Amino acid sequence: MAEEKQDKSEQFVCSACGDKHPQERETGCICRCPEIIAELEQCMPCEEEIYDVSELFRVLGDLTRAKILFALSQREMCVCDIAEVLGMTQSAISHQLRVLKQARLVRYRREGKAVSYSIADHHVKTILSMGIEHVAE
Amino acid sequence: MAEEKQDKSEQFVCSACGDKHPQERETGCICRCPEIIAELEQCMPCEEEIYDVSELFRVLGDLTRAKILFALSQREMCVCDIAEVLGMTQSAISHQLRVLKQARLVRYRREGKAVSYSIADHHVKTILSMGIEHVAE
DNA sequence: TAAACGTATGAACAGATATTCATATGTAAG
DNA sequence: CTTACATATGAATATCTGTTCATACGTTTA
Repeated sequence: MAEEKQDKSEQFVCSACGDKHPQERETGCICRCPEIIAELEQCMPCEEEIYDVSELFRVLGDLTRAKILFALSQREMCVCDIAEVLGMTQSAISHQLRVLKQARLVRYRREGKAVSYSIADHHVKTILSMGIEHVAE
Repeated sequence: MAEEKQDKSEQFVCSACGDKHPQERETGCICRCPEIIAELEQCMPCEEEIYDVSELFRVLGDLTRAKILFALSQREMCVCDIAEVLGMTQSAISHQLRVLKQARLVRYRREGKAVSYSIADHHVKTILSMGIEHVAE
């Protein structure tokens, strides 16, 4: 009976490769063939790599942090000056600098009582300006 | 008396410009001069522009959406195929595609019952690959 | 027209997160 | 050593956000 079912044209012409495939997809969707699904699954980056990328963008994707990075892309600054430029509290800035530090997007060094922050590397500047460019269209 | 106070070296040598400035900063920090603060405030992008940039990165900064964009950067795909490749439900993918649509990062077109999604423009691919490059180091 | 299928969406819930407040830490000056 | 100042941080809170579930919508086919 299972045989009969299979013989009774439980197949469809794949729109992607032109071949015929049995309807064995879990989702029920038959618009693409299983081979192509498998191929895509194969060429996807590994979980860790793709997580790191989304993590990078997540850190950039906050208004306060974006402002901080813009300011630091102009010049090295201490915490309270960043706070003044952005019109925010020292505590809020400090918390966000911690996030940026952990993501290795900024560097810091002590200068007496103050701590001076700066952009970690030119890569960060490049990604930032890519973002501006895209938004400006 | 206010005059006396000012005369009594209520000034400091600015480490940035070498000039002397009165201690009139609200935060109390005197590590940078007011002129430089003002200059930075001036060269900061307008609120709307910087918001749009952070918004762009915010949308990219989610694991599921990053995966979707990676998949779509390989080929145009329908919703249920994306769901299968990522091993997630159709609903979850559809909700995220809505976010990507609103951010104009993906395009879509009906193909019979199915809806095919694709990357909106090459700019998106570029930003994505910049992210990968940065993470790979 | 009814059934099947692919997709979209509203409500609900759990988990993440940004700011505030209070306070601790580290450094320099008196 | 005490005081002042710049920064860091833990706790609390309000807000945001991603997934699930149920269901509606739109298209095709019988």
